[in-house]
Amino acid sequence: RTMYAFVRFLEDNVCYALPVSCVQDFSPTSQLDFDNQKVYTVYRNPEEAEEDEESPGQWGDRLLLHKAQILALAEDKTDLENSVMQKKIKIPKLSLNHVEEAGEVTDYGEEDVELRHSKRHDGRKQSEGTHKSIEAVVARLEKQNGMSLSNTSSPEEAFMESSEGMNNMDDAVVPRILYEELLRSYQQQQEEMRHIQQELERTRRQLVQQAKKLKEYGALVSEMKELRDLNRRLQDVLLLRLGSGPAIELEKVKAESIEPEPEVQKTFNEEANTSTYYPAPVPVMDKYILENGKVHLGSGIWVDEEKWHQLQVTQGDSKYTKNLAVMIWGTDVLKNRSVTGVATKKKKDAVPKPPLSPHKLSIVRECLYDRIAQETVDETEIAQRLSKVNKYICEKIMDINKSCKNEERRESAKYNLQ
DNA sequence: GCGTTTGGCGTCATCACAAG
DNA sequence: CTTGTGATGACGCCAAACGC
Repeated sequence: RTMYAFVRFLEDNVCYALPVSCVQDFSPTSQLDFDNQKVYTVYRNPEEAEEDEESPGQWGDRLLLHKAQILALAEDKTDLENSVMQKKIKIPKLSLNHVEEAGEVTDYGEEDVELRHSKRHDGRKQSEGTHKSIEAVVARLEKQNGMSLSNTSSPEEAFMESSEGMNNMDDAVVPRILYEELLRSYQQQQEEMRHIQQELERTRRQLVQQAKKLKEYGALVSEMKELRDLNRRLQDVLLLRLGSGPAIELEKVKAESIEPEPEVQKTFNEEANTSTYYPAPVPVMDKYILENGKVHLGSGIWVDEEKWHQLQVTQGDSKYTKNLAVMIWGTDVLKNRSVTGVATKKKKDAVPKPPLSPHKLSIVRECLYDRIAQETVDETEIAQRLSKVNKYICEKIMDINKSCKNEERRESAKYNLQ
């Protein structure tokens, strides 16, 4: 079997595979049996070697012999070329002695040398220093790509043109396979980039969604806090009204109060069932703070003390609620509001009137609760009477509007008379 | 069932006015 | 001038209708 050697001719840097028989004084026993730092004497064409063998007299003809370096050995020529194409083989530094012997003046030294390849013999740069070379190639490719784009021709065409020209050394050293491989990876990376951008867009949208949810959550939290606060105050009122056992009891209930709603229920029942006496109801005034002739109803709502006292003696839930509403909001505000802000569907041009503050409404409810609770302990009755608060206020608003309309009517009638 | 609106009725306060 | 009476308006309350 013939073995093949991948050789590099020193004179022109051209590389290709040749039968080992072309190498003078060389009969390797294995694929590793060669000195990659040695300069061999090689026939450039196999035919030359054959011819030489046939006519030994011509042996030593310097014209046919060339100095070359052996880079690899293999049993099959195709294998050898393929493996050289796929792998990257370092061009070993030639030993100084051999070079001197060969009389070859060279400056290869430490540097990796880019091989020049014939079209027939594509090769690869050696593995060491590949990065640097690849970078250079990529830079050139990009340059070519840019050129080709501007010329509205494909990169491949640009490559062909420049490689056919062959005048430019730089162009000549870009192997087509390498170019295509790089092009492929470039396209692949572009694809990946698109994927990443899509992913980014998706993530961005998700982020926006999350932000919205967070906002809603924040609103819910604040509403919950408000409800909790109201509940707490309700608890306080209940405890005061039910007449508080020891203060410790009250504190304990407060401390345990995580879910205020059931807590109230529990406290109420406990007190109602276990108390052997019903303490005198705490006067309403004890709860409401007096200051500068004003009464604090809670949450920063103050009403005139005199009016408050008058309110306390009014008869009936309806009047009480309506008067209190007027004290808190005033008729001017009330006439332009609705209780909940829901527009009527009776009219076509239903313009929803702004709602009354739920907070103030709850204050009204609380005041009425205090009042009712002095009359009865029946929970269902209290609940029933309290449920009418909105209705009363709505009525009040309507009554105010009625009187306003009447006034206008009278005014217009007066003008008509005049 | 609830909120809103319309409309009606009753009550109360106020006013005008006649009668004493 | 005082008093009784009717008219009037403001207000409170209620019912019904409507849409959700």
